[in-house]
This record gives sequence, structure tokens and C-alpha cells, in this order.
Amino acid sequence: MSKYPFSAIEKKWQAYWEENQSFAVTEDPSVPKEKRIYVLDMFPYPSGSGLHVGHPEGYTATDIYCRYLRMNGYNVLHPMGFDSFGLPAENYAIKTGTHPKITTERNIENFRRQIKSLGFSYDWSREISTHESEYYHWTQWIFLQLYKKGLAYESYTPINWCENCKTGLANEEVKDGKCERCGTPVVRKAIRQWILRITEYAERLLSGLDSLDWPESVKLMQRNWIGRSEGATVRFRIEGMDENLEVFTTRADTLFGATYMVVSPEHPLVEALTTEEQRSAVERYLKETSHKSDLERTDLAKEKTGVFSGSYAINPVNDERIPIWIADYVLISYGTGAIMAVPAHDTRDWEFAKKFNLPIIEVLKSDVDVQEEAWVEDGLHVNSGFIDGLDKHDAIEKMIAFLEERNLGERAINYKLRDWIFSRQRYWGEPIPLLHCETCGTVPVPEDRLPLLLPEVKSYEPSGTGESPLAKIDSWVNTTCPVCGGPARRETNTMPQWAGSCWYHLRYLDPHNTERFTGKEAEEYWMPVDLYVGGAEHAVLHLLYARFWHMVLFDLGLVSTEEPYQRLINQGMITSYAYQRKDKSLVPTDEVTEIAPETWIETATGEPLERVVAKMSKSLKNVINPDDIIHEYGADSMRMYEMFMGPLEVSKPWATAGLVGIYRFLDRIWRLYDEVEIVDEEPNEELLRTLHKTIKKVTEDTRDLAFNTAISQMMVLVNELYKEDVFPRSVAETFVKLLSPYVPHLAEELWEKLGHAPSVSKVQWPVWDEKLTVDTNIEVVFQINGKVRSKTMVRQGASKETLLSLAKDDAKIRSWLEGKTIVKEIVVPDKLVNLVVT
RNA sequence: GCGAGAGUGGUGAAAUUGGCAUACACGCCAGACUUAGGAUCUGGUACCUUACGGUGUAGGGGUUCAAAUCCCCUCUCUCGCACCA
Repeated sequence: MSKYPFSAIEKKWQAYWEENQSFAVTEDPSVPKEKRIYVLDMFPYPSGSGLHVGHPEGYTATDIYCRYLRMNGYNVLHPMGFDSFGLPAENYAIKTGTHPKITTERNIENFRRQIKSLGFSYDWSREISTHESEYYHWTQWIFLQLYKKGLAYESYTPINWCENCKTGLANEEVKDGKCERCGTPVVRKAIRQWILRITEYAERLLSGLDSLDWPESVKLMQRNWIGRSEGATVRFRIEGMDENLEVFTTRADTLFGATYMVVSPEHPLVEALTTEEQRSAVERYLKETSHKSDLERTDLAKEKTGVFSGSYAINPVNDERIPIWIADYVLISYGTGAIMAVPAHDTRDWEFAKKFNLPIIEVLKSDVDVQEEAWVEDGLHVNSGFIDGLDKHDAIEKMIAFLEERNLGERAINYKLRDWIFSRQRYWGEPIPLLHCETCGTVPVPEDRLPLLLPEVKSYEPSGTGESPLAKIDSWVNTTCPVCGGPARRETNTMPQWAGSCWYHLRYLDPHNTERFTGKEAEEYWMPVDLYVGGAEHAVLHLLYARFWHMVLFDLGLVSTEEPYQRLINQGMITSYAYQRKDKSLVPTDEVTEIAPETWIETATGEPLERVVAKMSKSLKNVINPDDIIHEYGADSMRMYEMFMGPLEVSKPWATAGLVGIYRFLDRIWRLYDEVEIVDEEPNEELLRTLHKTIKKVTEDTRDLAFNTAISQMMVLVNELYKEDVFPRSVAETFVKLLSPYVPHLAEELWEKLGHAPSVSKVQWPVWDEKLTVDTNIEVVFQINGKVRSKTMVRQGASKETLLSLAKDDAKIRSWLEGKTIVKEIVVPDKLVNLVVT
């Protein structure tokens, strides 16, 4: 008895593909536009712990799809590379003194080896790594194009700062008031920053989503993140001052209900608004809020706080004098940093008004007493002068017209999206190619002097004062101004990790170009990316930043498409099992014993445990290492199992027992080809039908990325083949072709065993004959009142009349009909007959 | 709190337009076979019932000849956002 020798087979064919450059691709002009396809995987950050089972999931899916496309005559661009700037390598350098470049490149070696060991059909000649100067040369160059377009600016405004990472963070990198990377609570810190004006693209980033074939959930997340809202700015005169207080509101129609105003503690007018009597109280309040972390400040459960400034504004619609308060529930970063408060119809304002005894005036007809609770539903206007009786829409229109006529305000649109804080005070990133000259101000490094190389440093430790380790290298920092020749200092901030991934899809097109970031012809040949597969964690960050850069490049005439990624799919997470005590705490997998099927106890205490699904984590000891799986069961088993687990988009738990099932399936296939005599006979009718059903199902499901059901159909075919005495050659050959995208090593080996020269990856995908996929005899069910009472075999396509009379003649049906009257007859050909009786 | 998605056997999961619920696989049970292997092959396996039959896709209601699928309500889980005026 033979045993499927996966290890030898996989080594052999990986070497063959490498040697023959089987998957290298060129921009062949004879291939028509619609047969050129760009399939992109999100490239990994090469961490020290190596590939995780989650990575191969998306990579296997795209690999199967690409192999399928090639066999169908497509020219397929399918590259891989590494997102190799980032904090872990730098933190490791701080701990050990090892240069991040050394760690990074060692990790890349390991990642590349692991990825290759899965037999993916990447064009490795296009591999890139973002930390290489040949690559970041062009990241810097693109930054300069943004700078020259006025999209990069310097700012000293307070930003989110992580004490642990010792760097500033973008708003998108803050989750629940904590650093997304390490969980440290984020504090506000005023340091000099480079910021990209992504808000200038807010409208296009929003409207562009409509044209994209992306999951609705991702589009929605981006829409929410951009957060467009339509409303008006309204200017309130401040009593005794020349200044106006400007607010943004989406409900200008409730202006008659504005009983007080609130400015954020950081608002520039706070100082001027504060009267002598209130000064000490205001100062105390400002001090208090400045000590709060973002987390404390945004905690919804907490009581509202605030202080009266002492000043009054004049409500422009009724000249009422209304007090101006200072409170931290108003954010400086949204709108104008000031609001008009309408406590009757806004929960936040209502809470504040109640706490500080401010008047509450109903201006929308409410079903509740607004003194008791806020009414936030719609209602016709009351107590509102010239808009009384109007509904929301008409009232807003009329109010805005009123304001615009008197120059008291105007229609306005606001976005939640903030500009992108682009600098990091760390070492391991692209140096920002700018200089600070005493006479010329900020000067870009001339393009012909790029790349601006990352210098060597003695210590990787960030200063924590807001300066990167680069600031400590005087010889690098001090330079001459390329404009005036005078002394200048280099910018010491580096770019965030997102920079490199903003445009890598363009570098793959022409990775060795030394003259340009990418070749114009190659760009026009391939772009946009037809299918982009990666994790949902990038729904906002990477995918928004990359779209922004791409749009800028499009506006500069440097790329031919406005959007980079036409179609996007998020693969689900691969989770793992974990074992839970009654108190919901989790027990590491190696401290659990399975005492009976589906029954577990904690080994040490005997406490019964429940099996739950959890994320893989080192502490739970439930992390699966792809190297181990490949070693024990082979890459083909690993690939096929990950596809068999369930639909690509949903998260699903890893179960090695399930993997064994796939291994057995591949072993069954191997033995079929190894032990059964392959004959030059035509298959019998039954087998031929299953074969054509299989071709059809595998073709359609592979096209639709529904790999799990394609695999189960292949299993059906194999099960049937095991019942046959002989193995017709035509079936054997067709089946190998169907298998080849899924288990490419095994398929190559079988193809060779069948007497063919390699490689099966280059042969034509099989086609099915629709006639042969239809069963000639079909089981039709007979129902009485919708319940199945009998079944019978009929010829496919039998007429309604035939079916009906068959049903009425059926012995069981006849007994069910006894003493009843048929009131309705429903016949669905090839499916069922339903008789409704009373 | 708001928004989105999901809930089907012991387990992972299937199921065009509403048309036999549970394909395929794991596990389990039985049998066969064996140079005892990670075996392999064949068959069985939703639940209740001796049977006839009944029940069953998170729970409840509705539409329909017919609902996992469509509509309403409730519950649970996952993800995202969270004082954005």
C-alpha cells in the first residue's frame, strides 16, 4: 500500500516552478484588455514570529483564483512583497541593539521561505520591501509631490501621543482612547507635526466609494469615518466684543430653542470671553480638563462638567441674551469648536442644562414634557417665530435663507474626518525629505538627491520629548540649504508605517524602474487592481490612506485610474478553540484533557470546561504554526483545508481533525491514481454525468471564490470513482485539471504520472456539456397540504399533467386523499406536486 | 447608545427565483479486511415514537399551497463607531 508522499512531491514541484519561472508575467500587448487581471494580496509585516495560519487563508484563495484564471487564458499579475518598516523591529533594536534592518531582513527571509513552502504562484521577480532604499526613494518622492501640491503642512496642535510607543498617532490609530498597537491610554501632547490634508479629499473619498465593488460593511465604515454632515454655520454676536462666535449646526431650525452656547476648553476665544469675576473658576476648570486623558474625557457615562465664562452672546433670531459656557463635551476638533445648545431637543445639551439650571425651551412639538426629558424626534415647530408650524426640512431651508440674507450664517458641510497626522518620532521609517533653512524656511530635498537615506544611529531609543532618534545625529541633521547654500537642519520625523503601503500596488507593476515610481505603460496595462484580498482590520486605515494617495497621483496625471482597488474581499479570521471555566476565564489548551467526546476538564483541578471559539493567542497556547502543519500533512492539505473550512469571508475555527479529513481525501486521490488501472475507455453514463456536474460546479464556484463547495463536489466525484471498477483516462485527466489550482503540487505529480510533460498549470481549463449535467431521472415529491407524503422517480422534463396524474395514482397519496376534497393543485415540474385538501 | 452582520445536527458547514432542511467533511456506531496503520473499505448517524406518525433551521408572531430563505417583534453573539452638535 502506498502512502501519499507529499513531502517529496511538494519539494520537487516548488523547485520546478522556481527554476522555470513558471509564474513570471510580462505585459504582453497581444492579450486583450479584458483578459488582463491584477490580483493583489495585502502584503504582510514580516514579524519575528513568522507566518500565522491567517495569512495563508487569503493567499491561498487568491492563488487558486489566479491559477484558475491563467488556465482560462488570462494574463495574471500576482505579486508579493513585505511591509517592512514598523515598530516591532525597532523595539527589538532598542532591547538588543540589533539593527532593525538585520532583524527585518532575517524575518523577510523566513516569511519568503514560508510563503514559498505553500506553493503560491507569485511572480517573485517583482518582490518588493518597503524598507529598501530603491523602494522608499519613491515613497519620499510621492511625499514631495503631496508637499508641492500643498497637501502637507506643519502644525503644533496637540495630537494623540502614546507614552509607550513614544510617538504621535493618527486619529485612526486610536481605539477607545487607547493606542491601537499597544493599548496604552493616549494623552494629548503638543509637538511639531507633519500633517497631510486628507480632508481636502473628503468629498471624493466619500463619493468614490459608490463605484467600488467592496463589501458594504467596509464602505459603510469609511462613510462613517468620513462622516459628512450638512448644516449651517451661524454667527452669534458677543455682547461687548467685536468678535463673533461661530458655530456649526445641522439643526439651524432649532435656533429659537438655543438657550446657551458652549465653547470647547481649547477654543481660541476662551481667554477673551472670560470675565474678571469668572476668571479663577475658568482657570480651575481649564486646568482640570487638561489633565484628563482622552479616555476620561470621552467617557459617556460621566457627568457633564463646565463653567460659565461670564460673557453673553446674542441669539440672531430673537436678540435674546444667552450665556456662553465652557465645557469639555464640546470638541475643539469638530466644526468650529463651539455650539449653540438646544437643550429641549438634544440629550447632551439637556443633561448639561439640567445640571447647571439653564432654561429649556421647546421648539419642536413634543410628545413629552421637555423639562423632564429631551425630545429628539421630529415635530412641527413651535415658539419659533417665522418658522412656526413648519416641518424639519422646510424650517431648515427657511432658516438658512434668513441667515444668509442677513449675513448671519450660511449653508455648510462638515466632516468628521481629520487631517492625517503623518509624522512619527521614531527611527525605523522613511525620513521625511524636507529641510528647515533659516532664510528659505521649509525646503524640499531636491528630487535628484533622493533617496534620502536613513542614517545609522548609535541608539534607537526615542527621546520621548517629541524628537526622533535622528535628531541626535548632528552630522546628519546639519546640512546646507539646496536653495541658498546656507545652513539648514533636516526634518527628523519619519513617516508612519502606512506610507509604504499607500502605493505598493503601483510599484509591483514595474518594480525595478530607477527613473520613475512606476512605468507609465505597465500602469496603464494593469491598473486598477481587479481583486484585492486582505483582513477587515484595514477597512479604514490603510484602505483610506491608499485611496487618498492614489487620488492625488491621479490628479497629478501620474496614474490612469482614480481608485486603486476595484474589488475588495475581506477574508474572515481563523480563530481557534479555547476552553472556558464556569466563571468565563480561559484555560490554556495544554492544561485541558478531553475525557469523552466533546467533554473537557481542566487537568489540574478536574473542573469541567466548555469549549468556545477564541482568537489565537500565545497565552492560550492555541496558535497553529503553518510550518508544523506543512511538515506533518503537507502544503496541499493545508491549502485545501483552509478553503474547505467555510466561506472565505467568515471567520472560522481551526480544527486539526478537519485537516486530517482533507489529508485523507488527498491520500484517497493519490491511491486512486496509484492503484487503480487507468483505461482508455469512455466513462459510463452515471460517471460522465457526475464528471460534468463536477466541472460545472468547480468552475462556477472557483470563479465565485466559493471554494468550500467546489471542494465538496470534488469529494463527491472521488466517492463515486471509488465505486467504479475502472478509471477512465478522460476522467482522470479532467479531474487533475480541476484539482490543480487547489492542490498544485499533487496535481503536477499526477499530471506527470498520466504521461504528460509539465506543467498542468499551463493547460486549458476543462469545459462542461450542460446536457450532461442534467439527470435523466428525477425524484419528484408528492405533498398533501405542503407535507411530503410520497416520492417517485420520473423522467426529467415530465409535463405537469403527467406529474399530477402520477401523484393521484400514487397508493400513499390515494390513502391520504380518502374522504377529502382537493381544493388546489400545485405542480412544479421536476420538483413537486402539492395537493391542498380539506 | 447608534450602525452593520450573524444565529441550521455532537462539530465545521450545505441548501438559484420561497419548492424534499442538513450535501461534503469531522466525530460517533456497526460490519468487512489487515504485514496493527495517522490504517483502509462498506454502511448507518437531527430529535421523539415499537410502529403509523409527529417535531425540528435562536424564540414568538405573520404572509403563502409551500418559509432556513420574505415581513414584524424579542433574545444572543461578533464587528465598527461612540458627547461629531
